[in-house]
Amino acid sequence: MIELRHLRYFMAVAEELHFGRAAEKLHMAQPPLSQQIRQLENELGFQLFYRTKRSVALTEAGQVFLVECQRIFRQLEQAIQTGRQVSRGEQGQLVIGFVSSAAYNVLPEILRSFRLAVPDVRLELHELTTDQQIQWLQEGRMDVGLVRPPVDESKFGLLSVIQEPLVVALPETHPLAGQELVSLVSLISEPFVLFPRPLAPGLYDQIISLCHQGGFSPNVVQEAIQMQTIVSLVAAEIGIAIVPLSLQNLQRTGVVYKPLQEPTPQASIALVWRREDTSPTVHRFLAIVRSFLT
Amino acid sequence: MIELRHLRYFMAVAEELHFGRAAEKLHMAQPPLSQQIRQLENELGFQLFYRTKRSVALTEAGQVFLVECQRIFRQLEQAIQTGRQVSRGEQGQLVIGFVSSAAYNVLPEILRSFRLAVPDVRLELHELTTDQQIQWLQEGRMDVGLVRPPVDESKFGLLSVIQEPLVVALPETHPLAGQELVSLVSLISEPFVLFPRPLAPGLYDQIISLCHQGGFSPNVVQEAIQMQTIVSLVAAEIGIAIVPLSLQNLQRTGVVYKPLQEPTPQASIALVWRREDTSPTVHRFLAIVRSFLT
DNA sequence: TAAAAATACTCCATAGGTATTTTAT
DNA sequence: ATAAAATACCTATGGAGTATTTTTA
Repeated sequence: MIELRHLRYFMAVAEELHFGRAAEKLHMAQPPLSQQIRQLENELGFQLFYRTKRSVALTEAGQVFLVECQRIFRQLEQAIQTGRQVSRGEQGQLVIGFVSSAAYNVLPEILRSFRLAVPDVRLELHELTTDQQIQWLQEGRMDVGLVRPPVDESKFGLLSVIQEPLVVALPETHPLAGQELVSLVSLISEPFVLFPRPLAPGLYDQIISLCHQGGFSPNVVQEAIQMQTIVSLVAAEIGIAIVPLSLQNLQRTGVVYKPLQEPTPQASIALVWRREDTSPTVHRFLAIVRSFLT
Repeated sequence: MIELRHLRYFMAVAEELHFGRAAEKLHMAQPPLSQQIRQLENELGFQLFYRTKRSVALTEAGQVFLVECQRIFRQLEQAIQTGRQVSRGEQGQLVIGFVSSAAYNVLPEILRSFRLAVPDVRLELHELTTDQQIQWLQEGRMDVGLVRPPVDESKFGLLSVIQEPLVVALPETHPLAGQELVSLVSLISEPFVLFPRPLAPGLYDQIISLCHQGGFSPNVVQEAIQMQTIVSLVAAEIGIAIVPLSLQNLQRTGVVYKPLQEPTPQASIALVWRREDTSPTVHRFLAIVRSFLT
């Protein structure tokens, strides 16, 4: 059976063209080296060297075999190298999901520092709602996601990456747009733009309960799925909206954001992943996110 | 030190995902297999398997390493295969020289049967004079040649591949062109076209001595190096020529070939090669030529 | 005759076997 | 309770060493 040992010995002899010196270089005696080469030749079924007792030369077959051996060793070296990289989560690919609002705060920073630390991991990004992300995670179509909690923490790991107050988005022509702060009660009879509850039940319920705290149920005149759309609808004076603070980063002409006078619940975005996920890439990703949360 | 054994074992376990079955397939017991895999992991510096005592799964790194291992084994297999081919002279390249007249008889047949037997040898053909070929052989620029003997048989192997009588090439308007046979004496006062002696001293001397046998020295009015040119000069009625029989295969309008009445020396073409040449390709070539000479 | 590869043998390192334990299902 | 991997220990194959012979430049 051919072993790498045989190939190593062959390469040494091919390089030195001298069994004695090759043996020395291999830190072994000359006779076993001769034996191993002979054994290799038997296994291969062809001569590697033209040997007279006085001189050694590669056969034509030996020449081509030498080149192949060198390629094989380079390849093995490469395989070990990439194996190590993969084991450290420094190579591979990572499928990331995110809710639309995450694109305006945490996501860019996370991506930047991850790319910096681990440039050989290919990233695949998908803008998805929280429940879609949970679905994809379960199906294994996705590795990590940025969602609006809550999620089932028995199945999924959860790491809160941002908590922010809610603010009111108003058309700039709106009477309240001149004020520094907006009180909840002043919103009682306003038309609301909101997303359908299944998209982000947690955030939805926070907004609704905030309104109840002001003594009313919001009059939802229009629903929209993406945050950009909601803001556009506000600009179009369809209604007002209560949105997470970081939506301010979506500067749209015709829209102003005003803090609420009353203390608001914190809308949060969290990182989720499969609890049992063993992928070093995922762990690397989590480690990097954790490191810059501190 | 990593050996192919380790990789073989790893591939077996990766395939079965079960140490017991893998060991069985490898015709060995399970404990040493576990040991060897562990040893491999130590050498590599990363885990190949996620093992619980009850189940085995490849790590990500293991997955990529598996693919690399398979490539390495395919490549080794390939290396052995081509090595064998080369050793049998079934792969490589062969530089062949030939005198111009050889192109009209033996060369095509030789090439055809060689290509048929050994399609993976690339052929490089050079039309050269006998002495050029000897030069090229000595310099190692050429492997085998078809020459006009004699050559130094101490240095070069020689195998006569064709022997043919000499014939007279006449312009078809020539008074002798109507005869069935031409006698030597009728050529006494004819103008001759001939090649310079150094090109093929053997053949040259045969032609000259043939003329002497007819009682004259040829009146050489024009020299030419290539056989095609000589025949063209005959067609142009510059003179007549004595040429090997196989030149008949060079049918040129305006030229007729006539046998001589007297018995002629045999002009021969021989295969030459370096006596010490060890190349299996050359030996293969010689074997094939020999085989169809019988 | 001197340098280098091949032979003949000896030895021991380690691959592989056997028996057993551990552990997860 | 059971199946499967790990651990402990033992065995023996064959890789490597030493001494010597053979060969040819």
